[in-house]
Amino acid sequence: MEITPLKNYIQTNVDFSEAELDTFCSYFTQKTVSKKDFLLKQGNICRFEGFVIKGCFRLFSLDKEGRENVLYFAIKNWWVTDIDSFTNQKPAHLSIQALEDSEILLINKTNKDRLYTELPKVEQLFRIMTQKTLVSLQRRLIRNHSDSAQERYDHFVTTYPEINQKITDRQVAAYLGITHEFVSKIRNKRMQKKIE
Amino acid sequence: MEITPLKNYIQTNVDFSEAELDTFCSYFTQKTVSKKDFLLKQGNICRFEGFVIKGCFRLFSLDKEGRENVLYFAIKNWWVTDIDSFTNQKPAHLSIQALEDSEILLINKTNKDRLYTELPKVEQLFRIMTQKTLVSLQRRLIRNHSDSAQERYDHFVTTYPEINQKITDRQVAAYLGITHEFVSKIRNKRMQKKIE
DNA sequence: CGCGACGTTGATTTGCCTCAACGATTGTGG
DNA sequence: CCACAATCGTTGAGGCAAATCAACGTCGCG
Repeated sequence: MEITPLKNYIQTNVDFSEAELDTFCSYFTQKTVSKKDFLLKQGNICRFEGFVIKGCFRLFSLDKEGRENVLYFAIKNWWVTDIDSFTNQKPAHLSIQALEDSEILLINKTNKDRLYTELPKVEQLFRIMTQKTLVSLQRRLIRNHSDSAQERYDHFVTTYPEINQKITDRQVAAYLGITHEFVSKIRNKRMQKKIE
Repeated sequence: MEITPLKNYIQTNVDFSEAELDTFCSYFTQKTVSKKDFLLKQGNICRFEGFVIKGCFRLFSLDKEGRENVLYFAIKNWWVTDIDSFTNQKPAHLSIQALEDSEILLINKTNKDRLYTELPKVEQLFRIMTQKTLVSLQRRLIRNHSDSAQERYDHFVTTYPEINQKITDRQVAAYLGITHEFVSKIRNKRMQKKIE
């Protein structure tokens, strides 16, 4: 099992001993997910929290018009779960799908609860992680209000070049909350500017 | 000092003994804030985390065109801080201003760090709080993509009637990311529908 | 009282969407 | 391995939701 990326990730956030790292990782299992396969479907109960090793996932939800709104993409070193569904074991708002053949480490609810009691520092780890996620989501929300579609697209491709190269323009559009046709028009304007 | 609301709030989230509750609350100080006063200004370092007892606050940031984007409003039982600025003691993206004469309980960084070490359960409390906030922010982001201005306005006034009655339409507009003129037009359409 | 902030309304503009058609690329079953 | 289907990105014409700009009466407050 490929636990090195997970260990490295933890060490960037909190101070764990080698033994603690091992305990932490021992509760995870590795899973291979093929392109287009779903880890979770809207309405089902989310039984896992996942740490991506390889590949790419999208987390999205369907609105009443049947449109797919992407909450975020997850590549290596990102976590995927429907937090609300996972922590309260109730139907998920989100779907999670692989956009490439992927590898992921999973932990289930029982084992995560065990981790919380066995290693109190795990509380701190997830508090810090969640805080960081919250801050970036707050900034994204504000950007959605203050920036144009053009600016939001530019921000995305410069902030997440690695993600951008893995996904289609349609997916970027679903993330930015604009149409894929408009993304195409934005890209053309960008090309022109770069030539000028 | 009015600590009962804070104690009640904590008990809805985690299981604290009476002694733990007292320890927790002992690190807070009460402050009176007059209408229009700022608890924090964008660019300054946020020295506190606050629990609102009475009144109303807005958390907002200025964009490059000088427009005020409201992240959220806080009335009694809500928390206010610029998490990133507070935890990392760096300049704030947000400003926090009282919209009414208000009462608030504050804790500074030193004392919050003490709390984390003295009462390990505090980690859990703030992890859970942050998770809940994150979930609601995720939903709000998705709604901003899938719902019209009309629908977002309706959602706001039905979800937060208590907040709505305390603030002006201009503030609601800044929260929803639309103009105050358009809010006015939306309200008229609503009135017509209710008469029909 | 007078001033500033507020809500309202209308005319006009615009950023982005919708719908439709097209070729290019990718994926797939026979 | 190829034929065909599906999905993709592109482009254009037209439309609409919401923004902009401007003017107005009202209200609370200093």
